[in-house]
Amino acid sequence: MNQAIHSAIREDVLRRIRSGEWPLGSRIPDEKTLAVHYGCARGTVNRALRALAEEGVVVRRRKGGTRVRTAPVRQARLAIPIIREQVETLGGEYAHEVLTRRIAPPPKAARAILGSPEKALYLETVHRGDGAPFAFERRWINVDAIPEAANRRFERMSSNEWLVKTVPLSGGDLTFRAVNAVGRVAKALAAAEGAALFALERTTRLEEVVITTVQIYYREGYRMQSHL
Amino acid sequence: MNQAIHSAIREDVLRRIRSGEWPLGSRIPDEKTLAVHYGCARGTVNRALRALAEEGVVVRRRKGGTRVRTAPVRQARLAIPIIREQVETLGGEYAHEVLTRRIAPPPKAARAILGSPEKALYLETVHRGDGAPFAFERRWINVDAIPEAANRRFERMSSNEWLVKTVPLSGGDLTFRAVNAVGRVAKALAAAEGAALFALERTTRLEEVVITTVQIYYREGYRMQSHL
DNA sequence: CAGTGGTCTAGACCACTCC
DNA sequence: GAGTGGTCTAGACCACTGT
Repeated sequence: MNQAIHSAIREDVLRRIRSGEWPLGSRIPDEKTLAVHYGCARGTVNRALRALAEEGVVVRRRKGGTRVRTAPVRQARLAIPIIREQVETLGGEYAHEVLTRRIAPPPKAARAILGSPEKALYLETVHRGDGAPFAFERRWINVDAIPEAANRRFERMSSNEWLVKTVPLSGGDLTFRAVNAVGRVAKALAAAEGAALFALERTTRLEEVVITTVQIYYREGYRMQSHL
Repeated sequence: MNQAIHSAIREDVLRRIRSGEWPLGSRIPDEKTLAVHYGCARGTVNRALRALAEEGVVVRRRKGGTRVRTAPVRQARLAIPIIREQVETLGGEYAHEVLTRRIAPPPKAARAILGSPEKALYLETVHRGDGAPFAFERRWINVDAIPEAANRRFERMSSNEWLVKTVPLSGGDLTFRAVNAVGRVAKALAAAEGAALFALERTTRLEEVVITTVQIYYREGYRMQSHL
């Protein structure tokens, strides 16, 4: 059982919505009324309903009251792990190898994303689990924003991991797509030419400044899992 | 500016962490101290720190205090939209077509997921935007759990949308992967044989009962976007 | 204008867990 | 045992916004 009253209220409200007692789009009783009903303080009801609003279940408006969303938002939370942890979670021994590392003028696409620096640090890295390729990444790092990165070789700690520890709590965009394996990517992953690969593109920002942009290609058959 | 004090405190704490004033793994002052520092009630500080804990930025323990996570969780929120809305957001005119609809004994894999019913409703649907294929789905619906589904043809409203409205707020699992287009899937999407397709698998549950399991294959070049 | 949620307070008791 | 967060309360004032 949930000991906390606010948590129990949240679940009771959810139950009523699911049961059809409070249909999609309908207005539910106001906080004061519910507080009397549940025999608690208004603040406790407020906390429960605020949680449901954050989850996208209800919409709250002053004077307008609290309504069940007509199309409740289905949102999934994806944890974006460090690749080393992904490999280790699967029971493999992690290793990574930097295939390419150079400071160079970025190509047009990367240049635009990075904010048009003259030069940036380019890395190609393959991540392995028990020797077998797990993922291949191409990364551009904005050395104007993170000068320290220019002195790192990323041999002991991957750039992936170093950046997470050095530039914590940054925001960014994330894109998933499927691509056919070709050329160096196929080779690095030991994948058949043309195989369907799961790819992730991430651009990381700290206070609006782009730190790094990376494309990660996972081995054939990789699945990214989540729950609703 | 953020008017709310709890929100301002949350941002100030974030700023201190990012600036290095409170390094990863370090302990930050307790609620009472912070309340004095910010000149507010303890409850207000509590709300700010609780929010940061939910976001995965800090870890809180009674007596242990509040610490900055050593490896802050990077989590993305993915909104899982109804396909019709995806198409319409992209500016296309939505249409869908049910290619197959039958009640049949599910194959072994689907059967296990659905909880071993004798029969289930099978649907193959193609979703189009401005006439061009956008996504192709294969779905099994547990008619034991949702008997009403057996009477629906899903011609006006897609099964996708009908289920969202009929069985709101259900939970479930979600898997993303990349697959090569073959056979009927390639044909339905007018994709080249072997093209890399982004695929989504979803199993929906309500109170532990599996309602439906679906595989959705998106057209070539589809990207799923999110942000950190 | 008046109803509703948003926020804050000052205080209280409790549960956990580190020392 | 004692420090810290978790939760709850009763009340207050305010900011929106529907009527």
